[in-house]
Amino acid sequence: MDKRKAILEAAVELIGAKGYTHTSMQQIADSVGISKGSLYSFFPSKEDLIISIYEHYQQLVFERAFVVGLDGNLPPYERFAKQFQVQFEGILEYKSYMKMQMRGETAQSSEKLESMGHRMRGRLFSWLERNLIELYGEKISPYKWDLMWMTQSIYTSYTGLMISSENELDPKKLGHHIVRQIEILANDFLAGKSKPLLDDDMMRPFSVGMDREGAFTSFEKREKAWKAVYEKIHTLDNEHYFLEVTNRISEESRKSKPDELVMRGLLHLLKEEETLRVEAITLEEQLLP
Amino acid sequence: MDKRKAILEAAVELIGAKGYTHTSMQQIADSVGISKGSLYSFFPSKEDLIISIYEHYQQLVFERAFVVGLDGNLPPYERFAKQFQVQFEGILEYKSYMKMQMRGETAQSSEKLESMGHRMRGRLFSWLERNLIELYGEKISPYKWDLMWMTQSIYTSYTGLMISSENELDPKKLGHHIVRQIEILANDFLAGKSKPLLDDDMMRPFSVGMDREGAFTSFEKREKAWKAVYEKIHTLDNEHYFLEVTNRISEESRKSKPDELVMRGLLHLLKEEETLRVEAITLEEQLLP
DNA sequence: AGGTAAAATGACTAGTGAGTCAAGAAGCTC
DNA sequence: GAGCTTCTTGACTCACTAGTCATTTTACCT
Repeated sequence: MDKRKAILEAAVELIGAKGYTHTSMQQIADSVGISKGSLYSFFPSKEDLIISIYEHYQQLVFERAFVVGLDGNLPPYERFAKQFQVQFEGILEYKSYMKMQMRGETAQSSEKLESMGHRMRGRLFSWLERNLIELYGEKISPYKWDLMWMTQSIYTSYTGLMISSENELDPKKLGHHIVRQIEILANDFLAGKSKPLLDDDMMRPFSVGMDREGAFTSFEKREKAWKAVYEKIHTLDNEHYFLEVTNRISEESRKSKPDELVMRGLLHLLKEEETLRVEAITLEEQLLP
Repeated sequence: MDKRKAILEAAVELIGAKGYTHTSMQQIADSVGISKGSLYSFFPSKEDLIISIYEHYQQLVFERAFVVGLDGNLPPYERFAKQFQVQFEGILEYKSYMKMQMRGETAQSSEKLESMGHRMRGRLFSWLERNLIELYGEKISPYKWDLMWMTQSIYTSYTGLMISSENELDPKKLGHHIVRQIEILANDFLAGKSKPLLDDDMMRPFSVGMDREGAFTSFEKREKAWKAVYEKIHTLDNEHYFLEVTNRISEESRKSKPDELVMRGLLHLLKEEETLRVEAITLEEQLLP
């Protein structure tokens, strides 16, 4: 399980630097210090490897922002900015993954990867939508696509700047900056000075994605369940062991088709601990409906 | 010369759809209806082909916007919007080229292509800079990088939307939309309500590009010379012939190392026509310093 | 029609890289 | 340490493609 991670990291590094097509499985194997055959015992194909990379890193970068969104203590504006900040911090942490992501070049139109990108975009948009509505209420709806589109483009381009420039941008400042720009643009729309260009019809490819990922209230509940488990674990004696188990559950759950039996087994390990039982059951309900 | 163009178009189509690495020279040849050997008599290598594609299309899409910038009749705000509009029109016209461009995946770090992209980015930024200063004067300087960066990202992302969505966005509306958004953001900076994040130091990679492409006044002069020639040609009887000659000059001049003798010869053909002589000489001064 | 120059062809070479698998190494059990 | 299983290896196959070049086809001229 450790070597698997080492492979993912080496692959991200190489692919981020040279691109998918110009990185051979041999080079990845060499970089980890194992043989090609061994590599293929972890990942049945190059495509599977890249899919696993996305599965592994996507959440790592983005999910933390969603969790911050649930903190509830901060006022909406601050929370929105904090979420961007956390996301940018994640981006700095996983620079080479982001580099790889931004190259965008992958295997020849993999069904799986496409739907993953789709899901991811949908998630980003539904997150933005929620924040916009929290900030401005339903009256922002007619302008939401334009705002979301511009926000997404500004966000993405600053991400690009961040990972290419050695000169590090401060995530906190950047978070506030972006939210400030959104506010200006939103106010202009609300004042009726700009007309929206985009509508539901035109943005259907993106809203489909938003439905597909599941109503995002359910996503929110899942996040809460995760959070509850992690927080309770921190209060326990053998924190390390339970963290390991929970991380393993998390990993399994992120797979495109998680093994239900493995999940049940792992969750059982959590439920064994009396103090964790309630949280574990809640999590189980979210993960195995 | 016609077949060369056919190859470029077929290649753009295929590469735009499937990517550079997943498009073989054989497929391009088949698509044009010629043999691979023939293909290689036009382009000595795959890399040369892709470079030629960029050389062929880049100006086609962007230079028209620069020319509009010289029209002088429109007030700054309108002109800026019109320039975006013209650019978006170009993008619609050369959709598959833009698709190819946006994929960004090319031969393994070609020296030539990289410097071309660099030049292109620099040109975009210097164009934006000029327009911002025309609109707001020198007082916009401290905020120019943030504005340019956000503008560029919004512009690029709408471009992406345009080429992927069948549902066509109206270039005119889009042009006005973008300029309006720039205005809002600029006014917020000027009112001192937002602080800039980016500075010359951080953006050096981009400003270097701006210097390299040549002081942009000289670029402007060249554009003017072109325009004068084209306009005079429209008043002539055998318009068609002179257009062909001028287009050939334009083509040659866009090559990375234009053949000076060919240029002189072609320009001579223009100078033969008494009414065109002045314009042709001005153009020659710009093209062959 | 015959002859020559130019253009087009596609079989061929050489290199690369994904994926396989028989053989060997390492670990484990009694 | 013998006998077993599991992991690891790297040489090998197979498919693909950039680029070449001897041969054929076409075009043009007399």
